[in-house]
Amino acid sequence: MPDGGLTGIVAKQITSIDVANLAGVSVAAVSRAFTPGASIAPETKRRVMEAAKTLGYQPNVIARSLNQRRSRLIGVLMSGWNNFGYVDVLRIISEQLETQGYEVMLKSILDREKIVENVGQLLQYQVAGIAVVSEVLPAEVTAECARRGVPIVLVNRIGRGLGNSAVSLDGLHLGRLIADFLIERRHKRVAALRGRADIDFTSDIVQSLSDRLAGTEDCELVASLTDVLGYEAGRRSINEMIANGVEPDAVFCSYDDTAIGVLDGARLDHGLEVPRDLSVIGNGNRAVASWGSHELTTIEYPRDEIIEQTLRILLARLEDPDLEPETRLLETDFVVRASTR
Amino acid sequence: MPDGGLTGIVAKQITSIDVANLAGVSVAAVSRAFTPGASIAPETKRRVMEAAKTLGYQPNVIARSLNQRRSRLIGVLMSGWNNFGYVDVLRIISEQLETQGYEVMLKSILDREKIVENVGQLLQYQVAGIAVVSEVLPAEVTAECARRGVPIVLVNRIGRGLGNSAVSLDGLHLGRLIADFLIERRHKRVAALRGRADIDFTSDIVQSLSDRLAGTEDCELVASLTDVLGYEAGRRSINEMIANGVEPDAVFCSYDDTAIGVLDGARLDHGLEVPRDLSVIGNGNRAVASWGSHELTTIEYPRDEIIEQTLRILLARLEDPDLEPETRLLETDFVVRASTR
DNA sequence: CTGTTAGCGCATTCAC
DNA sequence: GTGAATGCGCTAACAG
Repeated sequence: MPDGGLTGIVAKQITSIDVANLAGVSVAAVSRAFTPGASIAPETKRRVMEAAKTLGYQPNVIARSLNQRRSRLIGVLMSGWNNFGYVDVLRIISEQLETQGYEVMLKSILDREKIVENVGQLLQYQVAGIAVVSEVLPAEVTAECARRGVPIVLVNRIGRGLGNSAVSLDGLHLGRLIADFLIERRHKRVAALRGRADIDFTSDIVQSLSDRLAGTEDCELVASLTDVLGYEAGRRSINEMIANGVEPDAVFCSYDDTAIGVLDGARLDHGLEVPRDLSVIGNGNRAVASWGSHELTTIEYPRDEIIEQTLRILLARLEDPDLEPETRLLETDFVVRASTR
Repeated sequence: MPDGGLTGIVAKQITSIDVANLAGVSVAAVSRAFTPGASIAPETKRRVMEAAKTLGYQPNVIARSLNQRRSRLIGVLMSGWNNFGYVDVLRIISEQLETQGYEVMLKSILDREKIVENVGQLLQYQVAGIAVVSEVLPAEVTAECARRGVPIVLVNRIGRGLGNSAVSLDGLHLGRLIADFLIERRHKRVAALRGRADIDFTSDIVQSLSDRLAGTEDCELVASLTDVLGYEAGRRSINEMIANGVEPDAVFCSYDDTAIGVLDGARLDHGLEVPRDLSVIGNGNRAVASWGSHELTTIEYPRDEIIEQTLRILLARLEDPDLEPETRLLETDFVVRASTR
């Protein structure tokens, strides 16, 4: 072997000292060359940069973070992986943060019991801030982060009374919108299907939908089911309702996939005609909702606005940790297609 | 204001010195208490942990990384966000790495021109390894990482001759499988639709499919189109083929959504009957493929095996950076449903 | 088993 | 505008 014992010897880390030596300056000069706006002569900077280039030097961000006692890491806690809309939020947030010079440390929320631990690990890495996608944080965690001056923003959840910032949809407003839409089109028997019962947004929808319908003469909420999430669950659910004689003439689903399951269940399993016999409303306006075989009426998810507000709130608190928590509830609207009369 | 000038004062960082003082031990003892397997008396450890708990101490991983000259950060470069299968890969890889004590630094590949820069930023954070989902890296980048002893694994891409490890599907094998499937069912005119032309996996499929069909008497590849990705593109594509008189009796699509677009185009726009007039094959076995209104025959994506091999290759090289790069091509198979005869 | 010491790579004083 | 010195919080090596 030509390279004998050298096999696997990893190149020694190149530090600012190496660059300083080659450029014939001090390490401080190297540091200044890599610090935007630092006080350094153009010629010195040029020589440093040249030396850095020939050596392939990259500043060690870890050392810098330790020294400055702050990092440019943002922790992102992610739930809701089965929702393309939320994954988009993750993607775009990470892309946008990158343009602001931040890096994303991603953590998947496997188990809600472990959130405390998850946040603890993020804090060990001295993250500058935390974004949480579709989950809420225990109050103790929020308090600990506040104590450390690490801002938190919840996305797609509110976390009422927990003391964090949040960006989500206004479920109460949306519930009224759905009620009016159905009443106007002369529906009489409305069913609402959603996933986890503890999600503030969908709870709000069903609550205000229910309230609004209670004020009418002849339109009622005939079913309000939870733990119905996804295509199979939706298809099973409409089958069970029909079998049990519930027979709704309109179904609102908290998720487009569920709604398409209801659509297929009604059509394929019972020969119902949509929307003549049954109107179906989804939520999220995922790509599938627009496909020719579904043509689902659904609720728009204002993704870009959600992201914009999230970043605004987060970045502002990264600048000034003293800002109070802020909750922003966005209004959205229908995308009407062929699944409703 | 009761708290006067103290508003916004952030709690001072709690360090191992604070804990050592409270517990009446040295900082080294604190370090040992938090180092699994370190040589420390149980009683000492107990006192340290107690002090740490009352102070709310968390070790500063940044300082540890600097000291040890290695981090437990893994960079994940992500492309293919529009593919649920690949997003699952991201999710599970991050979850699994976490159980191994690693953290994921996520970077989205916005622009392939910027990959060099992206990897550079990861290296500044002293990542221990890099996983790349559905993209290839320039040879220079691979070389630089090799020089530093930072292992790279490509997922869903091969990157032939670039010197990295990779886990992907065996496209050549799959092309033969598809050819045999179609020949056996007496198809005569096959079309293949895929997205980006430079993806090694789908190129391999079409290549070997084409080769195999060329060896038959009466079955030919009548069209091989690129840049056809997604529902709309698939629907448009089948319309154009029919308008141009190509009239395939079987279409393979590199992506399930594309295939469903073809399905809807054939049925809704041309009144064709599937599979009598046209067989459609997708790829990925996404959830939509199984839905009642589509019933798409497709290629299984062996997600768990992909992830398993990726982690095996990556973790082994994290332990021993001297290991040679390894490429693993997995074989997969059909999920036959109602869209093929 | 434990404490003392040194140093990881950098940014920031402070003199000059 | 520049260099020397200091310390961020921690772990590793050593001596006890």
